Amino acid sequence: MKNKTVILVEDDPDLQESIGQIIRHLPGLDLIKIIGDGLEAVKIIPDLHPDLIFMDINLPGCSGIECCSTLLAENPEILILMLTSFEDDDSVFNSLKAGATGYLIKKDLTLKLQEAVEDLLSGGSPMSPSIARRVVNSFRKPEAVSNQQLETLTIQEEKVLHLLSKGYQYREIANELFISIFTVKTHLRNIYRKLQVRSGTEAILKLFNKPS
Amino acid sequence: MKNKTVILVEDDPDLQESIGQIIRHLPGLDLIKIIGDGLEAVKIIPDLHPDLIFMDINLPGCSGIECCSTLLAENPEILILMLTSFEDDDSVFNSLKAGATGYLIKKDLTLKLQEAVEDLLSGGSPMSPSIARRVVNSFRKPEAVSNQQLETLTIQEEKVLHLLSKGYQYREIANELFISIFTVKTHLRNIYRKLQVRSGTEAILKLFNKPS
DNA sequence: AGCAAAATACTCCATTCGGCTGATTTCTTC
DNA sequence: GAAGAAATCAGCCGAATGGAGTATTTTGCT
Repeated sequence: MKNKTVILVEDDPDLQESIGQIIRHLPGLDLIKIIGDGLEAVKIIPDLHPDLIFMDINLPGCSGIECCSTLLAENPEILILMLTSFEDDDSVFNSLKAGATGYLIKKDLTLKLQEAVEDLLSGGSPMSPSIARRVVNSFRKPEAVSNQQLETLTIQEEKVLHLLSKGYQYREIANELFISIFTVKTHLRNIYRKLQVRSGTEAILKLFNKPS
Repeated sequence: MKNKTVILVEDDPDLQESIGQIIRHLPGLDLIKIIGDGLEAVKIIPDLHPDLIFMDINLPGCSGIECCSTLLAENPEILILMLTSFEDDDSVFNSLKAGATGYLIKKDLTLKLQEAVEDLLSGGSPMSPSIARRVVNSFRKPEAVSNQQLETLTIQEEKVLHLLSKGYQYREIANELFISIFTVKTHLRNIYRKLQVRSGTEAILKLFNKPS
């Protein structure tokens, strides 16, 4: 099988060297370019059509996260593995939103890089354990909302709220559930009281749990 | 170090046997109970205070996902690893929302279970590669919305939409931005046109990127 | 069987929302 | 400096929304 082409985007010369060496020693990979600047990366990478990019976050010119967005907008098939020492929520989730397929923190890089690459190429999303835990926990519904409040909603109330959260209007909810629009209103009144909100928009916020 | 106690929740007798055997052969684990029914699981597990639960989804009595919710509501520190053959989005994401810490599909169970357990216990979230990819991709913002549409919003339009997404009413947005309510309406009108939606609720859905 | 909760339905009323049309004033940008 | 985009403000209208009150039927559970 043909080797996969790899580009490393990293500005620290020491890390360029050390990570570059690691990559060069991995079987099946061709490190075709090392780039130290974000703007340069978005400029020249599209012409190099690599299979993989190993991307740092803290880059001069333009952050690695913005690079992801830009590069993937044109070449959605590129697999980007974030390789960084940041593990704050913003870095992690903005990277994933930008389209990164994996996220390794540098400290466990040496050991894991080979299997991360295999994982990437075989359809997975390699993440450092602590990152995976964060990502998974981000789905978890916090106590406060789901247990104290949402759970007091009755079956029908939940259905109504769910449809509302999909953008349905009262009339459409009524048709969907085979009840009258008045009943929908009654349910919503009770929902708003239970959730202590005053509009559908606020109720949806509680449902989606976006405290912001 | 003290062994970790494990409960297996699985209704298929064959799998009870085979998975049970695998667990018993893993070092550092004590398989203290095998349960074949969802309702029984939520009833007796709290008294057994296990460290880990390996949970099937398709159970009689009550689904493994509901079991997660219920059990974690009382004992949030339990680590639950979903062990199932389902890999549809609903199963995966509802499990994570319910609080599962890992998700393995049964076919690559034998090979991965040991390292999955180590991963779990050391703060990670083991997932089958295809599951991790799904989870990661769920963060990705679809082309259509973020690139073509959201980016065409002007500064002020984004501010208005942002406040709207926090549950503000027109009047409140106007006060917040020191503009008149008519201006807010104008911005909203342009936003709705650009996003091709017909209501604030739908606009928020696009913003939060919650398809369906 | 009987009670409590849930689900259903309706009316009245005030507010809000969204569509439509228009306008003036910056601010960029070429 | 002219063209165009962005931001501002305004009024009208009909539909949708939300609050309060009330009442009947159905369900769930003991």
